[in-house]
Amino acid sequence: MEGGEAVILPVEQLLPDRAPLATLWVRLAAGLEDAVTSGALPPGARLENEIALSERLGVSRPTVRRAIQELVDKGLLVRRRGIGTQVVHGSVARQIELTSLFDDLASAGKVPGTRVLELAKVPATPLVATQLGVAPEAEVLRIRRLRLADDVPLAVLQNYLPPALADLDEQELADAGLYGGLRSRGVVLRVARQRIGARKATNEEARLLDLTRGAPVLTMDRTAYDADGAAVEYGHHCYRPDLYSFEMTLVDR
Amino acid sequence: MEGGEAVILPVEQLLPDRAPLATLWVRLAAGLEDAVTSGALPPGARLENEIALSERLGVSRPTVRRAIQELVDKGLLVRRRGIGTQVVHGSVARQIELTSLFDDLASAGKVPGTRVLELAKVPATPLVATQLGVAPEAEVLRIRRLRLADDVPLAVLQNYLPPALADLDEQELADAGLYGGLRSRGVVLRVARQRIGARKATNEEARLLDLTRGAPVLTMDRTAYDADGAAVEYGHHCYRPDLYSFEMTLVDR
DNA sequence: TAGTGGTCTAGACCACCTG
DNA sequence: AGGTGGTCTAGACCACTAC
Repeated sequence: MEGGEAVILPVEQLLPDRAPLATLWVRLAAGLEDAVTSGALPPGARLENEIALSERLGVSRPTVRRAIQELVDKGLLVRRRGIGTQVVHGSVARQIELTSLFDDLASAGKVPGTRVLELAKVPATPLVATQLGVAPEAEVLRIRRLRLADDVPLAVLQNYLPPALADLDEQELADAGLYGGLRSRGVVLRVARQRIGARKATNEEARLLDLTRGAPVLTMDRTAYDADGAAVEYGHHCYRPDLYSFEMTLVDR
Repeated sequence: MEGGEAVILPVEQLLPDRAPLATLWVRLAAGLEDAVTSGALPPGARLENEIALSERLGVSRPTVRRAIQELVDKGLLVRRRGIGTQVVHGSVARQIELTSLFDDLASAGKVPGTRVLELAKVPATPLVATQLGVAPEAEVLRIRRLRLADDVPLAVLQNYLPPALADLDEQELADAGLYGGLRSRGVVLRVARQRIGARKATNEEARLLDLTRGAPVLTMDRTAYDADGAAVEYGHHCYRPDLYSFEMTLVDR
């Protein structure tokens, strides 16, 4: 392959002042990411070596390494001992945008929408009680929403909040969304476990999502925990598989 | 919550000699992970602070931090400034094992099996050519396998290899598996993009997986790249959703 | 005020790759 | 042999949390 000469970019491009409150390595990572996505560092281009870069930027080598590692984790850069650091070749960097169904819906002209179907306190089922770590039959808040994109139904979202957070009202939900409402209550999410699967749509889901009875749906179950390890939210979501899929980049370390 | 006194574990437990070739931080991370999963560090337990730990172990603080970070990323530990580092509370650490359908199949008494359905050179379809970055109609190797667990059909795996790797034979595939065969050819995987979705089973898939016609299947598409950014493999896999799901832990940074 | 993790520095030595 | 990233050290200062 061959990267040829290393590409030298100006310091002010690599360390943008955009977010002066961010840490050094975050700023550097942002500068590098922009350089890659803008094409200033085209696919296959070689970066300066870490030591030269750290001297030119006036930061230490571990700081440079941390920024580069961030982009390696995102799949934009590749590092090889004895070789150097390169922008990932060819299609990968571009493909991320092309095939991004997820982002398509959030941006790209699609108008996201939400319809609240239910917001009620109900006794916890055994599954919900287990997931939230509360007593069986404890009063939890059940939220059911229909998510739309361009007025096309995309997903049925069913969430449960533990008793301590069960006072969320519809106004807050509409204004800030579920996670926004939690955040304004001082809840800080730290860890989540999720599982992605598939099954037949229930009759109600088929009706809401405009599918035929028994059509496949993509499901995602998630339990989120705050800094204390207390369960904050359990959700069972169900997506129209022709309009939604989960994408991710895996990086070898 | 409250973590109380920090739990002090012996140095030899935290830095096991098991893998003396591994790096320091990997060994420490392994020692800590064992302490958590074995219960020596029960849920909610507080670790020694980083400086005390580094002095007692005779390693530097960044090394301790890197090991701890690894476990934070795995969702086993939680760090908070001014507070300390704790084992994730309650159900999380345990739940990871309980709900691990993925690991259940690889271990836990299940006997994994594979049946090669096809191993043939075929002209690349437009999709495959795009994914592998080869010319349309180029000769690629198509591999179709049925994956079994305890003789129950679990998934249909369909993989494509580019012309340069199309000489993989059935013996190698049986002995080392697909990724093993690639590795023995000197291929090092670095990055992969994957997408998880759902759809109806084709009639053939339904027959192979012992499903009714049109039943839902869980699908995973993956394109893997080597260090040069060249596509090494494209796969379209399709799983029985009642026997398989994808699990992951998300960590806030 | 005391203690914690979060960030950053300035260097050292090593393992690996290319010529 | 020379250059690259990979690992590790020994320290500094800061921001946040508890008391």
